[in-house]
Amino acid sequence: MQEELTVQQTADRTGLSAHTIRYYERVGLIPSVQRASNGHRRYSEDDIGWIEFLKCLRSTGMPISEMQRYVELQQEGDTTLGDRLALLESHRRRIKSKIRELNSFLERIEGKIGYYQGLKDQQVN
Amino acid sequence: MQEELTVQQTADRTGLSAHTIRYYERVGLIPSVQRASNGHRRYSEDDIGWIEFLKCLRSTGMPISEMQRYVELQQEGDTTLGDRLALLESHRRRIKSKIRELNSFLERIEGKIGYYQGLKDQQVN
DNA sequence: CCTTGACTTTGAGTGCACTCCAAGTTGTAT
DNA sequence: ATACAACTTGGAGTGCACTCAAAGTCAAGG
Repeated sequence: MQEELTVQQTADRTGLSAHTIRYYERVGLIPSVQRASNGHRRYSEDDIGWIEFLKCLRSTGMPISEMQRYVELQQEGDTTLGDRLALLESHRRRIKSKIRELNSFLERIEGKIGYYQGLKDQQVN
Repeated sequence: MQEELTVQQTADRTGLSAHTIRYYERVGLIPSVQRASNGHRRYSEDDIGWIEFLKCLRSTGMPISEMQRYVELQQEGDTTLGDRLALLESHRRRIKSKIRELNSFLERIEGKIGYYQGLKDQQVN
């Protein structure tokens, strides 16, 4: 049983590219990655979980700068719990509002689709 | 009653910036904008509707290049109806899949929020 | 008459988030 | 032994979608 993954294996697991994972580490989003004796990165299951969480924040539109802020807070310890909570809650609001926007725009696009289908049916008949 | 709007009024109405509206025109997304005698752009209600549709496509993640393709098809006339329909339907699938992704990531973030709230309550008591 | 402000153009600049490059090292396979 | 693949680094390059700058035109108001 293999305990730790290389950067490429981690990329395959998380769906991020190895480039992106290294980039995230460089900008401080993935602190304390272990190294093998040859200097290669080794990712634990905890790291994978964290990277998946990063992916989740990023895919929901959080800018890198805010993710960096989150990590900073995390490193400052338990006193920043409230701040982190606030940050996540504000992000949650953004996501919900984006979902509402998507749904409403989706409706409009479906309206257009319906309109086009009507035209196409006329054309055929 | 004013029939036609300036670029700035159009910006205010649509929520895009005047810069962006001119940019969209430059790259071919808004063909045939009328001009006043002094050369200034004048937008009709139809234009506004079209710009709002562009905004809707863009806000739902369609790349500019694909919007350009859509406009090209539109200008080729009724024979491209099927192509336009296909394009919109494929975009609809993307939106739906994005909404699903957002919802699932939202759940994960809400899980984290709940976890943090638990920790915070412990801290207080 | 002259200033002000909104408009015009082309081309350049910006910010973000990657993404790639070059040069070097290491471990495994033939 | 030697080739190969996967890794390392810092810095440079890319693509996208704006966003702004500079220089000019024009109409209205004081």
